[in-house]
Amino acid sequence: MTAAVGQNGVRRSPTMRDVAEAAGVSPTTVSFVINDRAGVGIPDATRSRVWTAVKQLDYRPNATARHLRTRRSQTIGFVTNGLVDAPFAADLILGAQDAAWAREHLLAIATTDGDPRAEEAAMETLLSRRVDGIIFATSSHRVVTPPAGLRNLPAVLLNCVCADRSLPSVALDDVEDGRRATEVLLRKGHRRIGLIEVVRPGAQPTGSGRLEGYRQALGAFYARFDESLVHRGDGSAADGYHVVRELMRRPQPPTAIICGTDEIAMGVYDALRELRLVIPRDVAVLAFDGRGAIATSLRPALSTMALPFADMGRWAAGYLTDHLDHPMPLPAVQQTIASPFVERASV
Amino acid sequence: MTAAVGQNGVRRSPTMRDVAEAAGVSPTTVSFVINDRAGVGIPDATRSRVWTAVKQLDYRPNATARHLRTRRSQTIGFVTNGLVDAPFAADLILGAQDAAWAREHLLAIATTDGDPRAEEAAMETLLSRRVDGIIFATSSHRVVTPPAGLRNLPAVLLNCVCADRSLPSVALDDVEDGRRATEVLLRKGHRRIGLIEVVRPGAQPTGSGRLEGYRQALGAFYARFDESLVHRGDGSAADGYHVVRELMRRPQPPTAIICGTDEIAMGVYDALRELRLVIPRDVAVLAFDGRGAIATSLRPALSTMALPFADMGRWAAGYLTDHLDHPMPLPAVQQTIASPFVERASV
DNA sequence: AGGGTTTAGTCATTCGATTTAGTGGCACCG
DNA sequence: CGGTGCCACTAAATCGAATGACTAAACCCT
Repeated sequence: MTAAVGQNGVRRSPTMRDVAEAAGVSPTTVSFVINDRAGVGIPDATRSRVWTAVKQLDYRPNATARHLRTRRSQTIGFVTNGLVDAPFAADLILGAQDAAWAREHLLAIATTDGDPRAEEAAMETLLSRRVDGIIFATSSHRVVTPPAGLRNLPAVLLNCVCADRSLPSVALDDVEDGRRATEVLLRKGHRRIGLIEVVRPGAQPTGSGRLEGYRQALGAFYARFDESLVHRGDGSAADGYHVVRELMRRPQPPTAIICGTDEIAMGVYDALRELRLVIPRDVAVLAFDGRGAIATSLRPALSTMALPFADMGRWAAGYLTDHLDHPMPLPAVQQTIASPFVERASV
Repeated sequence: MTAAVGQNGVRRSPTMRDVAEAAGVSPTTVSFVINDRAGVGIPDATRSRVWTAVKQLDYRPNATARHLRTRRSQTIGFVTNGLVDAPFAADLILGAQDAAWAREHLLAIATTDGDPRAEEAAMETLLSRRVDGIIFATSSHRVVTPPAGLRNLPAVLLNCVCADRSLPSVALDDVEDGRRATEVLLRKGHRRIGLIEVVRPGAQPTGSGRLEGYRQALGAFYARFDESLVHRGDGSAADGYHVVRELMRRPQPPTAIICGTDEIAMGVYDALRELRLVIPRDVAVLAFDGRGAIATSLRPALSTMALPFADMGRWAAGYLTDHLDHPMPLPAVQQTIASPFVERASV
């Protein structure tokens, strides 16, 4: 409890030297004891003298000084463009944070709103802080040209890949997701399945990847692919609503619908309700979603493919911390994580 | 581009000394130029020599060394229990991150799942890193007994207050929110207004605060307070659904309903639809919500009181950075931020 | 020319740890 | 009895920047 007092009388946090004096040993010994350094024999009597002094002074090693000496900041940078637009993007951060914290690393987050100049500034700040590695994340799955600085230190791409696949990355397995979502419905006997996907500039892989998986699944079940059942929109509820009204007016309407987002599903539910169609009896609905909030609040509860954003974040931080000592071109693993199917009541 | 080379041939990032040699000046001068130190006269010729060397060597000051010397880590700690349960809690972080970043501070996030031992460990880690200040946040508005460590350095409570109000804090203005939500409906002529609030152990202030505001508003408009129109539940859609079915069966059903969460509103919409009641013609609906995702996806779009979590986070980080140099008991401002009304189509 | 002031810097110390190289003392061995 | 090895430590250098104390040279004024 007794903090050391400087010559000006100001309370100063105790240093290793203070502990050393209190324990009657040298600072070196204190360092050895505190870090439990292997290969140096220090008798238990001395160790406990040191620990007693540590407790008594309420000593806490100064991480900054340690980082300077060891050239390790125990910090990993997290650069990302716009979290604003994507609600689930927060899960990428939370997952990475979780894994980093478990490995005694801090996550230094830098948000850049996508502007290259801001991105440059963010990299500058992180490099200045001598982060041990960097996670570069995007709010939607896409191909990016990451800042050049990433090649000089351990780095992982999160929710994106680079054109030449030269950096390790972790992303959604869109094709697999699309296939598995479709298979869930095919197994229940559905053969005419609507697909309402998000196609925004810059968000290509997800929409088209899932479509590809959708076709593969249909093929595997010898079901006909009908282009007119596929709609590409902006991912909004309004979009889902209008598409379904149009879709169900057809001579041969679909018996199931896959929604690219849970917002789309909300619109789909509204449209089906207005048409007096009962979910899942008349039409089954399946959606991709980030968090369960919407899915569990709909009636009947919405079955979803749960996008594994938190797991992706965890993977990125885990891979990075595991390879901080690896010689520089890191193995460019291209990891994908498929979305688990969460069965509720809409299928 | 030419990085300095150590005696073992390993590429080492350049230091101030390297820059000094390249520019033909002393490290001190480099420091003066880089920090644009006031009061020392250095001619432009020398300055540009230094900057040229900086660019040429791709020099970047080592923040760790600087922090050690200046005893400032330019980092603020963010301690929080469970982000897991509360989706909007992420906005508290994002807001704080935003403000901290703008002021050249890093946010060191420590998640603690509420366990006091984990909380202690989190504090330990942050203090070890010599954070300049700490934000202590909870996922729901409540009264807390914060870790003792908070009294020794600048700290702000976020989304909570301490019993004796001795620490600065920023939180929701529940009473005001409740009053204003009710007034919105009263002004539209509603006099029988249902209130479905969340009452969970530990989340007292919000539910009961809004109820208090609700009563005040009714009083101000000379409307009768009817206890039977108030329901306390768990905040789920199912809760909203069942309450409304029961409520509308009454001889004198409410003409408007206030929902504590947007999930409740989803259940309310479903129940009203089943009862063939049209929103807002037959019944108006108003909810409190974190993000707009659900509100804009409902039909008709849900009018809400938008909970200002990001702003609260921003305020906390802003207040903290503005008071880092303040002598220690910080002015214990108890800031509240009211939720703005976002008019959509349900009222 | 001499004294004072300004200009344009430099030197050496400091922040608080880690780490390399080394040292005094003791036991043991031949 | 001298040498060797081990034990239990310590001294001093180092990480990279910031900074208080100084100083050499130039300039100004009388």
